[in-house]
Amino acid sequence: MEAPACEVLQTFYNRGEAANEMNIKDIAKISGVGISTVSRVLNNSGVVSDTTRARVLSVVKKYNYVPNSNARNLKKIQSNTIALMVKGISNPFFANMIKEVERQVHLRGCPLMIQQVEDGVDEVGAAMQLIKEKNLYGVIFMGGTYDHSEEEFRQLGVPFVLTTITTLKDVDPSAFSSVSIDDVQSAYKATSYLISLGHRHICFLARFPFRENTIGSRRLLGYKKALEEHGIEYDPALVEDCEYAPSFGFAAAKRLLNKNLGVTAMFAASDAIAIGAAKAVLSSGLSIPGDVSVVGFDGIEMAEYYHPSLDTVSQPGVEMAHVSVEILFDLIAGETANRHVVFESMLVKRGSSRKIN
Amino acid sequence: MEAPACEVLQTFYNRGEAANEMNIKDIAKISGVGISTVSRVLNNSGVVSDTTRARVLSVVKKYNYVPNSNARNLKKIQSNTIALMVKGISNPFFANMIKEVERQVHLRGCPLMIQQVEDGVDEVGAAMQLIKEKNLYGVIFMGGTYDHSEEEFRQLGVPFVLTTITTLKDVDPSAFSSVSIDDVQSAYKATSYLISLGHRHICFLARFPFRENTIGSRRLLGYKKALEEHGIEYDPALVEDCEYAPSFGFAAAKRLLNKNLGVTAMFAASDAIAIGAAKAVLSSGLSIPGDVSVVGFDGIEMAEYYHPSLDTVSQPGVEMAHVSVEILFDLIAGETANRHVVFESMLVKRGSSRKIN
DNA sequence: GATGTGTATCGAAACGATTCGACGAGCTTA
DNA sequence: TAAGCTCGTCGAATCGTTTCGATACACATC
Repeated sequence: MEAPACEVLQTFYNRGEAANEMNIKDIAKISGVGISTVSRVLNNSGVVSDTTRARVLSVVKKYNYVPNSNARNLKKIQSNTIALMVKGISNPFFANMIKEVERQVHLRGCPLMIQQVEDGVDEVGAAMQLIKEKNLYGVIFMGGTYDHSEEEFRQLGVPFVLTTITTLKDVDPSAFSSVSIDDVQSAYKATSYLISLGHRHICFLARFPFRENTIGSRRLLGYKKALEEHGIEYDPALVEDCEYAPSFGFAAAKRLLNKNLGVTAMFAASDAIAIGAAKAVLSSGLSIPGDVSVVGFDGIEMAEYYHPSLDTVSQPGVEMAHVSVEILFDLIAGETANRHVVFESMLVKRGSSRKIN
Repeated sequence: MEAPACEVLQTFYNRGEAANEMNIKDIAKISGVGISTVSRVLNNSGVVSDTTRARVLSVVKKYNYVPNSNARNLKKIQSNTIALMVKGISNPFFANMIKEVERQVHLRGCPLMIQQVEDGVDEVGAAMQLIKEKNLYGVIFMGGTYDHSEEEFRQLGVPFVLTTITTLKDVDPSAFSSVSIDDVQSAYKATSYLISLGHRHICFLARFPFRENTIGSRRLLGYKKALEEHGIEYDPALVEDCEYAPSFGFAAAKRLLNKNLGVTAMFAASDAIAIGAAKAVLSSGLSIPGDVSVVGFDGIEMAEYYHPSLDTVSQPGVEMAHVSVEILFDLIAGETANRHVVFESMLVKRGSSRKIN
């Protein structure tokens, strides 16, 4: 997939003029008012007579003046910037959520800073750095598993929300806000469904990093719980570790099929994995759902347009993103009670699973 | 897909302490040096004796001091922030590029601000606003069609790069840098391929907004050119307008199939469209490539794992993102020559097209 | 000893906003 | 008429940096 770069043009470039030449002082002088009056007009704070307000606004408009946010943030010791710390920007499920977060934050007039947290880096520490540096307004953490202590969160010093992040061990819920689904219950639901269709050899594909309490391990709990309740013995050989992307799902499913364990159903902890797994099944000459039933997780659009359309445990990603921003801005507005919103996941049946004998 | 929120907990929340209590003055005092010395140490500017440097750094580390970037940016009249203006964050092809942009920008120690530009808004104006407000370091524009004049670009006043944006009419290439592929040639390549396989009734699916010179219209040019060169008459009925998402591709392909025009091949201007179109074909009981050949555009992972794997015109998105950031930072570093890098697209044959009589 | 040349450091003056205490003009009220 | 109040406005101080001119010392040179 390497493609050579090809230089088509090499021409001279003249750096333009300074972007913003006007400052509040200039506006004040031109308007014939004091500096603080301009400030009050722009911030709708304090009293300003209507005529003065109109005069100032017309000058602001005429010169296309935009206040310098660095100066403002410096003085107020608080910027209006929101940061989004996210694991896996390119995962379609997150991409959709990010889109909504951006939309909602933007709607509230705040710029959004996005930082990707690679696996293994200390996301809260990274956020801490940004907060100190930029005097952020608030932070949304999205995706992953957090092992941070109550104290670490407390030290952030600005409002924050944990979205689709597995609940932390030993952290007082009053110390943070969160938006999530019940992963255990959701996986339980999907697995139970497959069992109800008569499946006994159901494999489970998810990511199991070294840490405890990850999304993968929580969904595994639900999977196990369903098996147990129906008297099916848990077989570790049916569980494959794989990252949340089609290529990994493909490889994992291939490995599973090669084990010849008589698998009749596959449950993947993400649609991306499910799509890869489905491909492995189909390209092995097996059919879905004829030979193998497949159920994914997330509810991304691509799963619906796969052929066959894939069953999935759908999360209301857009709503979750929306609520995350709402909670964050409530906290910023002074709300003191942390909230924990747990959304309901939905088992969407599209025909990639079928009843067997 | 509506899911009801469920409040699980409502508990008290205590806003933490101010995030950053230390400033450069404190560090100077504690270190027993002057303010400017601390500044010089932190910025590696000017001369500082090794012993002083070590002493200051130890204090900085001890108190976990992070300089306030608002103050720095204010003084320097330049922040180190890069902004990415992007159309369609959730398009998997862009999502992948965004990921790389973030990685590369972050690697260079700069925060990244992302702003989504909805269809129809003035992206350059929005960037202008941000630049004035934040004294940005540079801007990357990604995706879409820009109708802005040379003057408008010149006014931005900071380095910028246009990535995967259709070339502008009447704008001197020396006024901007760009990273792209040759859309006309790429579409020509795909269409020619289908023609070489014997197809005569090839439909084309893309987005054609009101504006001229969009990605869709440029790819249409390539499509037409191929038809013309092979003496096939262009039939507007074979061209469908549809947005870059599976659902729209699905609907468009359905419309086409219902026209009964004897279509044997579909060329979509994006893989997302192609996946939707393929679904329409398959769910109509037709086979791919048996009855209809399908070729997409972009080279997203999902297209490879579709069943059948979809042929596509692949763009080296990650490299393009990488080079965009490189060019941007070259410009920031003082490079005065604008560059226009045109990447080579690649026709990837995976078996969703076949030779016909 | 007067002068020149580095080297390491210092402090004051910005940068462009917000905000608080002050103030003048125009009222009412005693 | 003086005192008290309100309304609208003003300017100085401040936020935490960077940076430039000044300075202080050590040492070499004449």
